[in-house]
Amino acid sequence: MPELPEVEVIKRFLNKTLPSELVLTQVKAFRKDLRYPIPVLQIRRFLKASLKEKKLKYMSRRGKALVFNFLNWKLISHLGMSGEWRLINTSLQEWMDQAPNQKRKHDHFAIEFNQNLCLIYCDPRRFGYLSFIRQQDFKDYFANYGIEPLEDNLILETQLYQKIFNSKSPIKSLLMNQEYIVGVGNIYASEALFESKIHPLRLGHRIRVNEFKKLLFCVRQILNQAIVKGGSTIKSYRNANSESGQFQLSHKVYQREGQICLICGKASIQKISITGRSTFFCNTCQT
DNA sequence: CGAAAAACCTGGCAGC
DNA sequence: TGCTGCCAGGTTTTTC
Repeated sequence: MPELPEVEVIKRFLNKTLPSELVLTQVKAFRKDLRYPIPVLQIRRFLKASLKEKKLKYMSRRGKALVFNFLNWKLISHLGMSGEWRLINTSLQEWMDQAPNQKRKHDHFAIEFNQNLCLIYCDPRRFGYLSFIRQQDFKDYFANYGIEPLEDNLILETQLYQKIFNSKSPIKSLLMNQEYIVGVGNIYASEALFESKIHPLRLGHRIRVNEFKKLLFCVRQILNQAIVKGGSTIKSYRNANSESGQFQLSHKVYQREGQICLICGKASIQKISITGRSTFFCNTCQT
């Protein structure tokens, strides 16, 4: 489900909605693992720390991962395919006692802050995961992550082009490889390649430097447009306020198989599989 | 070694 | 109304 724009929307929503003096007060896990074990014991140990330590400073994002930043610790949440956080205005105990119960079938984890605020993590497919790490381990934790598309770094961009130019994989696969560039998933890879008029099967070493620059420009443009529209909701994505995104209405190729191309008007959008993922493109516009 | 395929899960939908 | 097979926004592990 959530690619960079969806996670960014959740992050921004929480940063503007949550009060500034919020302190972690309790956590509850309704199962012991998601993709990996839920670090409940670690967090429980952290609950014994001082109020200053437990104050939530701000939310951030690294690639598709959402980060809760405390003074010396970070709670990292990857939403996998179907993860959702929803903010509720009650204490944890109150929420669990409510009848009819507000708890949903796939609510697996909850964190409680003071001021009667809870965040509930729901994830039917359980491809998401949670990690709790020390501030000083943050860099190592994300050591394999590629460049952040919404940040400028000419040196890293040059290195990225070199990697792509040395690869014989289709550009679509490279664009989705989080060790190259983070945050781009299956929807936005198709959309960005369409926008930059590059065929998704074109091999990395056939990408010229100007095309790479255009592709990076289009990736940024698409991601920013999607953020403005609140992300894409295909089936299940909701922000932490349980609202859908609207960018799916602006998709030009994704899930538009057989429909007429909005640019050339001559050909219809095709669907193929690249490394097992559905890929949409216009065979006339993209070369 | 790199690249493709399978695996991890649940739910929804088309087709019989 | 079932039942079956396939598909889904991600990532890691296994296989070729």
